[in-house]
Amino acid sequence: MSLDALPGFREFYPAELAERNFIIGAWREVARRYAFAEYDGPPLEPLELYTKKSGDEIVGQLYSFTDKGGREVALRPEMTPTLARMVAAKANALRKPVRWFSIPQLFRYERKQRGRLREHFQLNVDIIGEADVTADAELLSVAIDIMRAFGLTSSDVRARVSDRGLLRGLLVLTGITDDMLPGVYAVVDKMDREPRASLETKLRAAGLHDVFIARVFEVLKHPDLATLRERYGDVPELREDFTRLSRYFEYLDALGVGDWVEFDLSIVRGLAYYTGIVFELFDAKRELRAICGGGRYDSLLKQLGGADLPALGFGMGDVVLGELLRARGRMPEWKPSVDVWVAYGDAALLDDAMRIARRLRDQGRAVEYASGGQQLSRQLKAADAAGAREVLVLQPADLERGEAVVRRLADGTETRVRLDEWIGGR
RNA sequence: GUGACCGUAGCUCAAUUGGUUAGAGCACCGGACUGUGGCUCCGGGGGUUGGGGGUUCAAUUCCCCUCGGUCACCCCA
Repeated sequence: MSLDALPGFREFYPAELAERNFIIGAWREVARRYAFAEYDGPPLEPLELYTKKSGDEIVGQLYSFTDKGGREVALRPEMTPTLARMVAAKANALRKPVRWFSIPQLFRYERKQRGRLREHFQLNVDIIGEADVTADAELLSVAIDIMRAFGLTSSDVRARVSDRGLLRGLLVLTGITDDMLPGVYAVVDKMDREPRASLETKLRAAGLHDVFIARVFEVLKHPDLATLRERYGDVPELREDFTRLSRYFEYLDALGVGDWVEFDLSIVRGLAYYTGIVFELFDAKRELRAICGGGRYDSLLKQLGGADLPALGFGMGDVVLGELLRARGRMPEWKPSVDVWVAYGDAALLDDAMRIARRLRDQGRAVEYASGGQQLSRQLKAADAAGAREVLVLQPADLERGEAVVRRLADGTETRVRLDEWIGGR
């Protein structure tokens, strides 16, 4: 019988947990700088929370089961339904815009592969109750500033931005109707990854006639914003979209992140509920999966049975990000750390070592000492292995005078100190 | 869910066409070393060769099944 961890679930040894904490620490710090407040919800939710509403993408991969009370439940695969419920419950009482973030552990029942497990930690940052594009700029700025907090630059990571509103507007111009849009979006998402023939097949399956298919390809031939504006800027139905995007890029510049961002109409994002500007963060070398993705989902909260508030947000997982940080040398190497190792030259001094350890710990120092009666050389060796910065060496004769020797392990220098002063003054 | 490739110690690897008791480095523990760590030398623990079955006098090696891993697809956080 194998008692290994379940497939897709991680065990965090100290070195790995240090990495996870490093990532989560940076997430919290940047979110704090943007004045977002942290919240959390239950890791286990009623299955219905995820199956009832559309979100078909997720349903097939739910980590769900029947609990002992006969309830159909699921480990949370995403945070948004929980967030929607929490906001709805106090919608009128909350100051708008709501600026919240959370770092839930999320679960999916699917096959493990690179950058994708059955469990991960994901930063969720959301702004609720703000329809203006300023919020879109603010949101992307958070994501990019997190990259900067890790020491990554705009040549390590790129943000690609699109606008579902503009894309929809362009497609509607070609005569495509709203019921065809989901199928078209799915194809747009794969535009540069699949041959045209298979894309056409899928468009036909989505109910498009050949004449529409040709128009779709025509619209998407030039996905950059300048060309689009040149060709479609005068179309009245699209004027608002172009204005919104202009302001968006203007604000991103003002927030100091403009040079990380490029427009690409073919960015769609898989989730069907996005309604406006969407974005993804990628490593510039395109070796990894998306680091982060998000956008505006103005009608989702209402669909989820919550408040009718405009909203936008992004998710950023720890798995791909961790891979990127390691690959770019931005993940600090964990090493054990002890402030003071108390060593004793005579086994009879163990009690004294303990008393001194206690006083040092009261001062907030990380203190360790050897168990009974090891020879001094062994204690020093152990102190070194434990990553101790200083060793306090106790000897019977010194101790009688209230003194001890402090050895700095980095360079071996030793100082004779008065114990009370040395402990008390720290 | 589909397909391809790969499984030898905690890690990285070795083991002659199938041939003795499956080895080495690193790591870990201990000794040399009872007033001082890193270096060195010596020693130790640790393997059902992922598991099961088959072929054979003999299987880490060949075959089948299974489990696990990696990658891609699907999908996407």
